[in-house]
Amino acid sequence: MPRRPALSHDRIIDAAVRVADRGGLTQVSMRNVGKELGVEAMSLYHHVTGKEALLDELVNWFFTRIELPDPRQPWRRAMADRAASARTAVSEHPWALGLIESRTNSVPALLRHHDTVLGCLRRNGFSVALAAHAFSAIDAYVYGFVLTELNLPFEAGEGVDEFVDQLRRRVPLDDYPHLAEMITEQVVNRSYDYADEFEFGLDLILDSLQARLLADGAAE
Amino acid sequence: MPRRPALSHDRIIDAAVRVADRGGLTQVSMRNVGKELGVEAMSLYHHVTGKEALLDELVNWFFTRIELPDPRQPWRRAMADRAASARTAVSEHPWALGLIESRTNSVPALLRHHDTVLGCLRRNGFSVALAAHAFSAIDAYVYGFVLTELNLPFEAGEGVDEFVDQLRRRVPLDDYPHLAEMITEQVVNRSYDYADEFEFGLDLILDSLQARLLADGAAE
DNA sequence: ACCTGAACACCGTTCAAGT
DNA sequence: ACCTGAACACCGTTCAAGT
Repeated sequence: MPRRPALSHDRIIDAAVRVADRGGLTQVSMRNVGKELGVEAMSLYHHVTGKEALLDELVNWFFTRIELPDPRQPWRRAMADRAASARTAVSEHPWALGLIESRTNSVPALLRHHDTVLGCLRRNGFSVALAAHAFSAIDAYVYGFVLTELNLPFEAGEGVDEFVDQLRRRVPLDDYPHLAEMITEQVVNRSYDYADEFEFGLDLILDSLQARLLADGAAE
Repeated sequence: MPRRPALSHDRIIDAAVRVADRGGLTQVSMRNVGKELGVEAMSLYHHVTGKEALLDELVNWFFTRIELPDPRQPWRRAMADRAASARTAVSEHPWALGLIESRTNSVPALLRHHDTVLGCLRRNGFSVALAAHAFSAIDAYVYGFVLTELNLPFEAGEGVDEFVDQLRRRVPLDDYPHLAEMITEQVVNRSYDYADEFEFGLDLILDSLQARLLADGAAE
């Protein structure tokens, strides 16, 4: 009678996700994942080819977290919802960004995703070419935004004040007049929230796409 | 009489860049950087605090590679040039993307950069708020585009054919009809080049920004 | 079939020792 | 001042051995 459930493919991936969520990508070692399951590292090799394969599966797991666009929604709403879902997925599992680099090969969940998004656009009057443009632009923006958001030297919310204090102590702000102007404006005007930037930038792209879509329709 | 120049801060960073360019971020170890300089790993600690500090300096080195926007250019041209420069910098040193995640603290070259960009926008009639929006959107797009470009499962140029062949062998393309449609269109129409997507998406953002800028001006 | 101990070739880092 | 050898606590992975 085993005290803990037997090892399995899925249990290993779940354990790896827990380790990554807790301590970041650097903590994901075969030894640590084994420890998470109360097992020696070597046991994992009976269920997983190796560490590279495990990381590939982590990427796939991550893409299953992003909601597929709802085919019944109008395209603009569907794209905005998908972007929001991708964004929350990355902020809950920021280690995914570090993995995505050069690891998109053989990620089934990603293919499923791409196909559904393209279908949504095509069904809404996008030409193949415009759908490709739209997909590329939206995807780049969403990933890039989360990447830059992760890099903000302060945490979301009220950390801005402490950040400004720290910065003032370390950096001669007089050397960066425009940065200083923006920071003081942000601090004075407490309504600023970097998270709002996400929708603003996305709307820039969606507005232009809408215009291109109408122009295409008029040209036919 | 030393056969090779003495170790120094800058020589260590240059060596680390060479190692990263050659073998990616995983190859950047204190031992390998030492080997690149014909020196034991332990010698590096006399010039660099440790590996984390070395990686911080690599990020800073990377940002010095991106051209600052030319203050004499109109804003749209300046932003497009900067975006192109950032893009080529990342494709020459793709390891930088993996580093940028949560390492933006204390990167002087990045502050210089941000300030110059903001200055360019402000001088061209952007309000502080619109300049912040513009900066955030463009930056996110540029990084995100290169990130997704790195993930393309084929190399730039003629690799598309081989990729389609490979994909056909591994994946049931019938399950992904819209993906199949796009791929066949791309292969039939040989003029497709993913690199063209970069400018198209950037123009989507810049077009909308221009419209917002005009609306702001009209409102005053 | 499933798990493990010992071993190998790697890491980053410290510290006492050499020149 | 600058470099190093040995040591420590980590990696991923193999392989023969245990149940």
